[in-house]
Amino acid sequence: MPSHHDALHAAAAPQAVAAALEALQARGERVTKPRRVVVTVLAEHPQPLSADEIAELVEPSGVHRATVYRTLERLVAAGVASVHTAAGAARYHLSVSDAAHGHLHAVCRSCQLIVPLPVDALQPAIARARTTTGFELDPAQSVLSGLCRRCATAV
Amino acid sequence: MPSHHDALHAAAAPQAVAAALEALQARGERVTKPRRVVVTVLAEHPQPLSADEIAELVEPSGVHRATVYRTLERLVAAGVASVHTAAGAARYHLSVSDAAHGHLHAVCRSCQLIVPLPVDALQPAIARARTTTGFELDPAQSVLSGLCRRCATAV
DNA sequence: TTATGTGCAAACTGTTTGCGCGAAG
DNA sequence: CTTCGCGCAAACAGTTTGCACATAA
Repeated sequence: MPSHHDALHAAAAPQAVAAALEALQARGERVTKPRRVVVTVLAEHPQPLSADEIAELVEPSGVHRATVYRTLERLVAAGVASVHTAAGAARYHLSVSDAAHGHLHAVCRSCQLIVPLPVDALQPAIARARTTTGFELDPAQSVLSGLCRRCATAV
Repeated sequence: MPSHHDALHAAAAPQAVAAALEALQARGERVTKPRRVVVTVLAEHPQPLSADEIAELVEPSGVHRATVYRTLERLVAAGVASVHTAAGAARYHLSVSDAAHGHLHAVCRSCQLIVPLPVDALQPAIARARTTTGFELDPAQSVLSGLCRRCATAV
């Protein structure tokens, strides 16, 4: 059941798909049908998806589960996708590092709700980490944790 | 092979152990020998340990693997311990906010190195998240990700 | 043509659970 | 005494891997 919401993302997706595949190619990787399918699914779903959910979404195209895992691994290595490992299965999303739509998420440790945060919220932490330890933080790959508004007040 | 380093932590541990066990008791949980053993191990190792590593460390005391998992689960629920799920197996540590070993960590996405960061580095992000989304970030439960100095410069 | 990716099935790691005994409160 | 936790062994979910075939470059 494709929703109005999905349609919006589907419309914005093509450039993201092309960019991701180009990044792979730039790394010397091949652009195959399964990879196109997986990247397209990611582009159409901005919220983090589990490998299992992706596998189901690409199943009609005959793409195998193991291939989904292998593709996600390459995408993350290429910096094209990010992975969150907060609760249960790992979740993936494209890491369009466009400042405007950059991804920074927080996961509620009580109800697992995923909440998007303003990307620049991490800016001071990034600067601080760089000067004190030389560590280069990447907001798109970081998962903040705590309690969402509902769970925090429900105590 | 107990190192000089370990001895230092072992010396500081007792209060942490007592505090953790009291917190459990306050929650109506029982204080058992296995729980004392697990908490002690955590107190003696400020760096995040995997359930597997803990299981090996408590094995001489005859504490079973499954009990380690169950105990860690309770400790986290009680807010006494924190869990990081960045790479591979989950890693646990007591969430005492001892400023010296500040419990904010970053994981290198390339070499998996775990680097401690100054706890207050996240302060601005915490304030920002609270005002914009009502989310209550917990530094001890958050894992930042990116590239460590070595991997960042090795590109 | 040849290196790389894929489907498949099976292994593997990390974690959870049902059960009957044992111990904490 | 009674409720909760434990050890044990078996199940389970998520992920990885070896192999033979297919396909992008």
